[in-house]
Amino acid sequence: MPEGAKIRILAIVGPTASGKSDLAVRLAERLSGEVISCDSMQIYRGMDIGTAKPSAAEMRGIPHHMIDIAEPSEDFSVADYVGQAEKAVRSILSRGRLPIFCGGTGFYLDSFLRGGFEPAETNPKLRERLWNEARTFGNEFLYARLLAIDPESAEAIHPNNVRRVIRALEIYELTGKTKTEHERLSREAGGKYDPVIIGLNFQDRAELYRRIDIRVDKMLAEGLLAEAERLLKAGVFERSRTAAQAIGYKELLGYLRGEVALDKAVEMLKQSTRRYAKRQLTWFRANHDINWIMADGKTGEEIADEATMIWERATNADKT
RNA sequence: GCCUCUGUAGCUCAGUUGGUAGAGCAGAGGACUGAAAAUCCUUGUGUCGUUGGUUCGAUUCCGACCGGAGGCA
Repeated sequence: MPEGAKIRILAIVGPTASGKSDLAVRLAERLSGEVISCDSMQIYRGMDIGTAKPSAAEMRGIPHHMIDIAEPSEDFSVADYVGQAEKAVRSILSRGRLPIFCGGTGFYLDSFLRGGFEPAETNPKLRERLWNEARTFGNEFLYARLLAIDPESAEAIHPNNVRRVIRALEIYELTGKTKTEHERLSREAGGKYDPVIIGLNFQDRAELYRRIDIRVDKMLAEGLLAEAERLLKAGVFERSRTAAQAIGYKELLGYLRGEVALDKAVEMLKQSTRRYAKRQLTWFRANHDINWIMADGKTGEEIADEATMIWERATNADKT
């Protein structure tokens, strides 16, 4: 029974501000689980308000993993995430509890579930060099090179998406394998988990956007500006490639430097968040294994009931 | 009260020497295998303020009216 050998886990996904964290804690209480954050920014220490990390009160005693595991000054990547999440899952299982992934970084979750990360490190110097080539000779120049060595992956990447083109070239230079070959090996390795994925969303997009506005205002009231200023002074935005991308800080930088009015900066921040939510939805909608719950007008308790039913239906189907 | 300017896509505006229109932004959709809260792609029909008139035909010309801005009293 090769299918039965896979390990059943639970995952909660959805756009930002859809209520994932609350649902995760409720389900952890009901199903005897522990939460594994699946968020590319909650990773970093000191970035608390802007990344909407659940507070101790909100965690209600449920252990949360993959939060505060890196300094904002260090770079962190999917590979780091997958490796460490693997350890977290093993320790949760060893305690006889259920791992519950919760977060909006679909790329991290999918990478974890896919498993089989073939070795192919990154090389900042190489990336820098390729960037310079793109800048001086144009995007098409780099793209032409990829087209020559790996036409299959080139076809799937737009020439203007220089970041992707560079990564594909980087894989080739570092491993001697094309990106296409590299991904084929990764796919063959296969994943060892059998997830039940629950997606949280709203029938009415405007409702999600209203929640985002409210949440941003709340972050500001809780001291987001001071947090951003602290990170700015600590030099995070110069030293890190990844943490500096977080929404909520970079939009306020203009204000902190006295370049734009506060209300303008806040408007930008809300807009960035809406666009982010939209991209998250695009990612998750492509995954047809997600069991969607439409949260419009429902209480946390009602949503948890619905989620519990989805979980039970899936696990009962297992036994027959 | 009079004079001038102005009213075109959610917003800011362009344009049509009369044959029912187009940019930027916003919005929407999509892609995504080691930077992913990032990166990239696609996508613009709207009573051209209302109403009469001239005309084969008006958003475009003329009149009136209704908004808005400014000036003179």
